[in-house]
Amino acid sequence: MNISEAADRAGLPTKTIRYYEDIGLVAPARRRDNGYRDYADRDVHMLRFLSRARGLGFSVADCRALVALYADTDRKSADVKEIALNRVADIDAKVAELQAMRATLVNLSETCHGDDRPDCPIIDDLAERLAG
Amino acid sequence: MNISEAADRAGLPTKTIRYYEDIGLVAPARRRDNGYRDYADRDVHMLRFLSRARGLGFSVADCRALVALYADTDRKSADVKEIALNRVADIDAKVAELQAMRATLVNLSETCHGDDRPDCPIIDDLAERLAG
DNA sequence: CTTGACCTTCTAGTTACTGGAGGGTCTATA
DNA sequence: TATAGACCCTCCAGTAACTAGAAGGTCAAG
Repeated sequence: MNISEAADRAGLPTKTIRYYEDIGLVAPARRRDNGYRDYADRDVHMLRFLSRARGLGFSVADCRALVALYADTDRKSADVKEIALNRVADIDAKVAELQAMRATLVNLSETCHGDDRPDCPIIDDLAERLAG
Repeated sequence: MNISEAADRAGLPTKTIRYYEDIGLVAPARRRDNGYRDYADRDVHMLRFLSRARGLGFSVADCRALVALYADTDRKSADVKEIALNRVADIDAKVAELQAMRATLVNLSETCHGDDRPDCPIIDDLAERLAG
């Protein structure tokens, strides 16, 4: 099948598929006589694997490792689990950071009347004029 | 003062300060005869403003708007509040996305024994072998 | 007069794509 | 057979917000 059908089935843009090939995340596709890439079901399967892994927020580097583990029938499930748990830790750190930002923003927004007047505790806080 | 002292006081790397000047987020610094940038307290104040805004996750585009509002003594506090509340909405969307990923990952990780054996529900899920 | 810590500009790399230019190929229809 | 439109190809550039590093000028201390 052509790249656009593979893209539809995998849930990835064609550009992304070519990009994954460029960076060696997937093996180069087989080519037809006219130079068009030709995909088989197993290729689409691999692309879906990547689409899902990226959808879970795994980096391309993680995806490389996951692809290698997927291909390795002698893998240790502990190695896969470690990657997943590292990702969970990353998420937790990111969420904590975002929640802290959110709390500050909400706090400031609540004290800002939000009307036509220029007084604004948000601006004041950014400018450190509150404590000064 | 030299850029490194301004950087220390503002809590930004010198590279970032030059970058902000490059992209016009701050006005070009005054120069001394030797070509060195020369910062006054009010410049550091502006840089701290930006450092805090970026620290709250505002984009550089947001920062431009905030700087303009900061400079505008006729601003409407509603305009500032809107930017802040948009940022809160962005954060909420991002957190929700991350939490969904986290739930999936934790779910999969919990059913993965994580030992020397190759069976791994995480890999299986990515490969869609569960339903297949 | 040299050492080391500053400073300058410029280019290129980072992440993971995305858009577009310029051009070849295929298929259906007039 | 001609041609229109939908494919496909490669390559280059741009995105966000820096960051690293190279090559070189400046300054203060010993």
